[in-house]
Amino acid sequence: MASIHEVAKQAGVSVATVSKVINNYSDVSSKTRNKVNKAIELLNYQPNVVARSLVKKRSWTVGMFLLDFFTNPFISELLDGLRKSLEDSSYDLLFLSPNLSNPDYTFTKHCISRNVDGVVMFGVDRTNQNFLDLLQAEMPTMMIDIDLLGPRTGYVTADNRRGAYLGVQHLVELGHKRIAFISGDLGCLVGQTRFSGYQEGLRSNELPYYDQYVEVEEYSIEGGYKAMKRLLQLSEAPSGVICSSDYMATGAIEAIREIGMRVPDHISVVGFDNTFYAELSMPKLTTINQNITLMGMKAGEHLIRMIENPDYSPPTEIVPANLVVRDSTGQYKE
Amino acid sequence: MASIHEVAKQAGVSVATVSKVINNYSDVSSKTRNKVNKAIELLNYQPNVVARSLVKKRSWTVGMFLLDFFTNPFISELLDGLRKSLEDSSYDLLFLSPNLSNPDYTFTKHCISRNVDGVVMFGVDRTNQNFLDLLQAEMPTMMIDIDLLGPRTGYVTADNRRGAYLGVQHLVELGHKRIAFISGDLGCLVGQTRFSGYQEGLRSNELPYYDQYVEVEEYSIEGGYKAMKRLLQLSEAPSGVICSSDYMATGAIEAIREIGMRVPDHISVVGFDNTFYAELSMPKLTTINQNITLMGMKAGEHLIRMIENPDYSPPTEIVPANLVVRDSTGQYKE
DNA sequence: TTGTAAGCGTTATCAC
DNA sequence: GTGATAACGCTTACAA
Repeated sequence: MASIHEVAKQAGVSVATVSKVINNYSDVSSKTRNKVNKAIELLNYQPNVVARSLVKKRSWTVGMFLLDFFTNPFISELLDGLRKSLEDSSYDLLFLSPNLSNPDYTFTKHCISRNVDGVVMFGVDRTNQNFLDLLQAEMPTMMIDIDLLGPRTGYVTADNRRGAYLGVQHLVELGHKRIAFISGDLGCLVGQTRFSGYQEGLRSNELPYYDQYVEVEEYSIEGGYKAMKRLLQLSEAPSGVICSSDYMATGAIEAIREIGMRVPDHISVVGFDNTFYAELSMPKLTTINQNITLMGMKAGEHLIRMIENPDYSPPTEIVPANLVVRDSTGQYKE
Repeated sequence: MASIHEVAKQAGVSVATVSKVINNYSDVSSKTRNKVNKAIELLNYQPNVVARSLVKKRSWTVGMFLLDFFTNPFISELLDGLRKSLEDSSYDLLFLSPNLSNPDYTFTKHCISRNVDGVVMFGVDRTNQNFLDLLQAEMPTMMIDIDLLGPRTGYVTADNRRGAYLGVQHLVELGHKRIAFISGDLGCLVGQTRFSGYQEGLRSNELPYYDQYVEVEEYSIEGGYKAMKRLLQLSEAPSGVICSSDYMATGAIEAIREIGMRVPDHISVVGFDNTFYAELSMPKLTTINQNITLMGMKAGEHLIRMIENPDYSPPTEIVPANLVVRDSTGQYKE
């Protein structure tokens, strides 16, 4: 590929002038500009981003560490949103492969050596040393669902409190009174806020809170299945249950079916996330929509703002959640 | 972050020597090596990949253009495989954001300006100009499901012929005789080979081929639904149907249910792909396993081989397919 | 075994 | 308006 030197030679000007044309400087005559543009066209020239990065100390690249799988629906939706925002700003997205065999490896070093302009992070707990390093290095970072703030660190999360609240409200309106909650890890932001939303929902409907109606499990089909199994053994089993992910809801439904009951005829199940999978499941899941794609977009937008404007103070964005009613919930029948 | 100069100063040697230590040259005394390593440790130094790229003309980066969504299960599984192979070789994966607003934009230019070492491509048809440019530019490229070969271009695909064949065989063994095929675009490699596998399956079981048992549609739920609708209107509707994706199978099942029939009691449905979704669907799908993750891994492995060894001739890798029997197919009953 | 210096393709400063 | 030239952080002849 032609370099700036060849363009300069072809156009009969200096490299400095070519650079000015490329970067739209005003102090270049339209005559020279034309000559240069013609040469660029002719040589099919494209500036070398690597060389540019070296001098500008910017790479127009956002980094990401994927500690989970692309097949995780939450992640793939998030990425679709993130990608959208990056495309709009012409940033490329770099998936950094962690070199775990090297004991000295750190995320921060990797980011710096790659010269990424910013990072999007999620799926690790907030005490992870890699996060704290990044925060300290003042690398522009947007966290997803991790309430960590720093001079160059912001986060986006969903309105999980309200989401859970809406789930309870929905079940109450359908006549349910024994409403259980299958939670993920209560130590994390997401777990905590959903739990408090659940409690608030009960309270505002003057329903009593029972410890045995709360089960903590992994955010998986298996987790939902195990939790529901336990709930079904209660002397007074719940007639409605809020799960903390769509996968959990699927597991719960499986457990319910296994003992010969039907969803939603005997028990109503509410999912969480509204991943694309909620609509493919049978029955289609009533679920709390987190707007995951929007979360990803917002993360990207804020990150780019932070990168391009050092004065932009790291935001806390809480994306609204709403309830999507489908077929896994129904009227309470005794 | 410290540069190589600061390390050199700290260690009391020249930058050339530091470079030699970093790159494991043998002609450096262990004494100097120690000094340098100590300085590296002390300053928490990490070589700048950007600067290195500039001189080496290599970036340890593989590029990708995503023309579809991360939420597409086929794609996310492919990416999980690709990522695995890149991690093993410490390459990072760059998602290139196509700048469609710029009329001069081309994939090739983007790759070159970013100095990516190679590219993985899929999801576009083989006449796409971007592909041909890349091929001509002799950029190491692995195609997925696109049979395009060049001096630096290879591809990986699944054994779709055998896959479709196995699907027919399975239905025949269950006693089915009226077996339909819901195909994707017959102009593409994948569509063609599956179709020929279907025909071969019929032939080797001495079953007649009927044009009206073949429907062409998009690889979506909607597509499967529409195709199945048409098949159900036939005077002699099929008792078994091979779909060209798991999503199509879901759509077909929906259409079957809609007229009050059940899967697999009345009609057996075979999916294609064996994405993670096949197991979540109800009923769980009998499907042809493409080993998508393996395809992704193989693409990555071959690409890296091509990059690191100019003599490695671009491969054609056909990943074996097999049948996974679950609950959407059953014995034929009149 | 070590160091000097040119060069990778840009941008930016400062003369002209 | 335009052009030399140093600099970005590294690798690599080649000289010492």
